[in-house]
Amino acid sequence: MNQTQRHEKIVGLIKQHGFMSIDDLVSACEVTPQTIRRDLNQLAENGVVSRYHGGAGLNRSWENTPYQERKTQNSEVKEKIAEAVAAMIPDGASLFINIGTTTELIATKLLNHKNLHVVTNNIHVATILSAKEDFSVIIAAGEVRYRDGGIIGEATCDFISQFRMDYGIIGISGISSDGALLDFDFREVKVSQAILEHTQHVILAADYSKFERRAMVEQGHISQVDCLVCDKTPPPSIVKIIKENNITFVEA
Amino acid sequence: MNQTQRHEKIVGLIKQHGFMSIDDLVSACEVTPQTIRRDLNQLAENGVVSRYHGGAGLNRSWENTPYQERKTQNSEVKEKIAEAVAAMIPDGASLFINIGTTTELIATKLLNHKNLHVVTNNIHVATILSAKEDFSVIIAAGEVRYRDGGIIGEATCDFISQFRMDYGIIGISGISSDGALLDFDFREVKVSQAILEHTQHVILAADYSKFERRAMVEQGHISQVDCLVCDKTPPPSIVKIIKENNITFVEA
DNA sequence: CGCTATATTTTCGAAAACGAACATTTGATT
DNA sequence: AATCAAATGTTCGTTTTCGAAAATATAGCG
Repeated sequence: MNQTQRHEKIVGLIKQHGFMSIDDLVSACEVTPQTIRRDLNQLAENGVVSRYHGGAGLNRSWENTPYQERKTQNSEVKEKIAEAVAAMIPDGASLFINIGTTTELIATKLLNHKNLHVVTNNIHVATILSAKEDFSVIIAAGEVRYRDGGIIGEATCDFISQFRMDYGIIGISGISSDGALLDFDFREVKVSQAILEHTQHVILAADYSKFERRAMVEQGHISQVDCLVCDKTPPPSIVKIIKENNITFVEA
Repeated sequence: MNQTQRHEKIVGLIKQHGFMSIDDLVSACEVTPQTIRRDLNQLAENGVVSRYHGGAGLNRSWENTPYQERKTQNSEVKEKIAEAVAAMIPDGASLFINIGTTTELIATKLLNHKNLHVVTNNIHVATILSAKEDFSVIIAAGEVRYRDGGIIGEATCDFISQFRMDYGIIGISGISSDGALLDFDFREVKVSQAILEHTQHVILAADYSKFERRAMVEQGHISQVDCLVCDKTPPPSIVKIIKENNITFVEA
């Protein structure tokens, strides 16, 4: 095995395991620790891997795609919201889960449930939940949006309209002061509308920052929602709408 | 932040990044290196993470789910096959990619291509390829099989039948000596048949072990394939069929 | 064959990380 | 307020890893 082959092997192993110690790589490649060090340093110089004391791991900059980065924002707040939402879902329920980093987090919190039937247009949610043998996970068809793994388009709506589920878990890009639910992509809006229409209990997961964000496309109105989960009490105008429409408010 | 919270945070960070150095965790948690060491050692004792000199990474045993394990089998052979297949696909092509660990590997090898249009029923392929902005990735609808992320069922077939692609890349569970293509799940077979029927050039990626494996469901016949990519020359009976049907054989 | 360039191992002092022991803080209980 | 236990910070000697440099092996070439 020459140097190039070894480098490829090392990169492969690191990608596979996330991290490889010098010792591990020594056994895997059957060369001296010093050689491995030289290899790792070279690979680290080229930005392929990240060098650590004792081994090397995946390069940080690779993971920090815009999407992954966004995923870590507000993680503490979102985690609480996600847990609160997950707690509302009983075992054996059927539910829609749509696009959004918050909804993905909710998916991870649902892994301790049993026998859930899930329909989603979020490829990451599908991946997360398909790890459970007792779940049935159904994914909608359509084009996969590169930045967040969302599946959108007409085919997606048609597909979703075939179902009628117990719960619909939706995230949102923004909520205006008059209670309009806003998003950036009209194709995503179509999908969310389809979910709203085919669900018995709609749960909207939104951290407080959503009340301060503007987005272009109107997706619906908060009155269509049965339950709002948020980290703080929403602005007064929203609270008023919530009361008028008998929406359950859960503060995570 | 108390110990439990910190532990959760640490595990989360490690899962997210694959590896975290002591220093990184010190900055993230704002405690002493020694505390982080204690935390990591505790977590490692409980088998949650793997301790390394300088930090901690994902626990090896967690990754080795049956699926992940299978994924690493024959990796060298499969990798060569995957590279050979990827080399056959021109930029800008449209292609089907179906279920299978080999086809997933092919997907990773396609990441250096440009402007591909991909339709797939493999959730992992979709995830891999959706990372590229210039690809259009379309995923079929249907139930997600928990063990390998494959999407199968009638809806999947219907969806696939809407397309007509340049290339179809298919894997297979087994090939009998009379050239029959075999699989274990009849629903998957339906999908593969749909792909075969709506593709101009069918590429079958199969390592030699497939010629020795039995499977229950007949999916089609090798004569329907335009190109076979394998690591070795197939058994004589298959070679004969290949020649009779003018199938291109590529030895990776 | 000898020469040269590259890759690898060997060696060794410096730097980093480690864990044990002890001091300090925190938080709960009485 | 006093007390105790658990968690965290501090210190320091030990172990591990690091990287530079020298020695050895390998391959290509005239």
